[in-house]
Amino acid sequence: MARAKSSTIAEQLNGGRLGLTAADRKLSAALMADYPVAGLASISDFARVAGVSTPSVLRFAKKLGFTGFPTFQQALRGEVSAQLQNPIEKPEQWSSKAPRGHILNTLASAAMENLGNSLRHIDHHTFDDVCRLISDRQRTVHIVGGRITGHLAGYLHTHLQMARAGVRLVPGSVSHWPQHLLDVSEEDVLVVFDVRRYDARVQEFAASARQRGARIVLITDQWMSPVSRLASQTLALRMDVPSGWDSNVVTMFVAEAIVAAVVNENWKATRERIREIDLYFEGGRRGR
Amino acid sequence: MARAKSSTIAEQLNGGRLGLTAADRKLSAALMADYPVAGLASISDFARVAGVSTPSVLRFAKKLGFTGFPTFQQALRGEVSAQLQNPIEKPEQWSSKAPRGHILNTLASAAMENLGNSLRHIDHHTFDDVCRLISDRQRTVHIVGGRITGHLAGYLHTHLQMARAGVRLVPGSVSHWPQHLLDVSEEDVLVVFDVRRYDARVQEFAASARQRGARIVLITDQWMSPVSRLASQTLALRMDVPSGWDSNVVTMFVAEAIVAAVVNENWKATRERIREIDLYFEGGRRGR
DNA sequence: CCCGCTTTGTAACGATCATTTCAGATGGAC
DNA sequence: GTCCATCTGAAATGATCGTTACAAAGCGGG
Repeated sequence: MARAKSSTIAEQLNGGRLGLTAADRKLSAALMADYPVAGLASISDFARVAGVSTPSVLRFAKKLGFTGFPTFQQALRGEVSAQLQNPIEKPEQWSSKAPRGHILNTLASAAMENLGNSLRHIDHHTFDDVCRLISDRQRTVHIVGGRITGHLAGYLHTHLQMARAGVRLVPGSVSHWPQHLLDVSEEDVLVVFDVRRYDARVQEFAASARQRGARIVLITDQWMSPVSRLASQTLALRMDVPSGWDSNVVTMFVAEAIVAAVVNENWKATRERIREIDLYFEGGRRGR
Repeated sequence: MARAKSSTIAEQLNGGRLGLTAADRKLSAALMADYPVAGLASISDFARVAGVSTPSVLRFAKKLGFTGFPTFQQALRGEVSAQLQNPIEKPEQWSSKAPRGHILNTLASAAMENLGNSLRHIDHHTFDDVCRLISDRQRTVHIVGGRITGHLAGYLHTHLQMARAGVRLVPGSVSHWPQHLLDVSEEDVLVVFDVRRYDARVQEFAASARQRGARIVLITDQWMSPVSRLASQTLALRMDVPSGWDSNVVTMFVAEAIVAAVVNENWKATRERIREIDLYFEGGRRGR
């Protein structure tokens, strides 16, 4: 019976040297999701969490080279014990599963680089100004995006709505834009997402809003949408990735950061607002 | 479920506020000698290691405020889990303009940590399987998400459409779902985004699709949507941030990675497709 | 489309575990 | 030295767990 070659079960699983079946992978994922504690519960609990049957867990343990589930657990306990003695060496020994050169790794390092570069180039005063503008309850906030960035606009909209009233998403279909424009009044804020392949329609909309007296906040890429000429604040992000398209990971990050900042600004009110929203969402509550 | 007064069992024991008997002290010592792993074995093992009888262990657990030994173990597991999550304090000195402690930096290190942790836990075989499924031109790909993740679903949809035909976004309004369900046929793929505050409707939709013979690919968080039981592939991501909400930066990353992988699979065809799409987008071309 | 293989879950079993009961042990007070 | 209160462990219990056997389901190759 194969005694474990790797020192930890995690390594063995990550190594991919064992032919893992679908059930095995579910178990592996569940175990990794809360490693190694997930495997320290009873076999039936572990099976339930992973969504497989108990025998599958047993086969899993045997495939890893153990004689039974208790033996498997014993090994896990040993790992916990070892890990807790010297918590310092942890980051090193666990490295990404995907082999070097795997697309996940390539893109991940690109994403990290983008995030770092973007932060380096964003003036945090500008960022704070943006957040202050958006936090201002006196102003209605309008959000607009293009074909791709429209989804980010929607994401920002959904979250901002939880933080404050008076947030409006400019709909995706251009035909509704004229009516929407009428709602834009002086002192309002228009958040524009516009990245490469800059959308002429978005630009026109921004120009019109500007004429009606709205302040424009622009979130764009390093090549700068022409909307920047209209904007009172511009956040230029890096979104280079080796994949044919630009990456909006950083855009998403900034959207979330804005939300977090706005929420921070007035946490009490937001909390109350969320509570109320929750009341209307009676269904579909779950999760620990 | 009786909850401990102190945050950890160790604190309670060291506090000395409980009248410990001789057997209790033996147990306490044994537990501390290999904390908390010693307490994770079976009650009889623990008793043997401490040199006491099993009932003494039980009384010990009850004295600590638990209803029984399993409850006690559960608490210990919780502590291990918490302890193993924290001690990663790795964000290097990447010089950002924003001052240390600025929300941008706080969130950025959280985002990087999430990305790292997610990569560490994703089985890249699973990821490859997902991409292979989605690349399969024989299968129609359906994408669905909840209130928040719907935007991610939309983002993925828009991009996948550029890569291949037969990609359908399940609309946001639940009332249209029944009709859409009819379009789901055997051998199709349903990509489900479902993160905490798991959406019961999404779950129902996935169940119905499953019954119609579709393969389910789930993108969820580390706490695992219940949809995972229906899914043939599950990608569990980390999305913890210190901001009241979970972060979908990593979700966005994975969506983009999937697109990149699918495009890679058949770059020629995709390129041709994009060229054609561009022909229909005569307006709004600009950029570098 | 049918066949074989592999994978998976259901159901039964035996084993271990967690718990209770109760009798013996311990230790201090008088 | 005796008594009582408390603590402790042996033994018995019911419950749960881990394991096995087997049948159904899924998946590829002919």
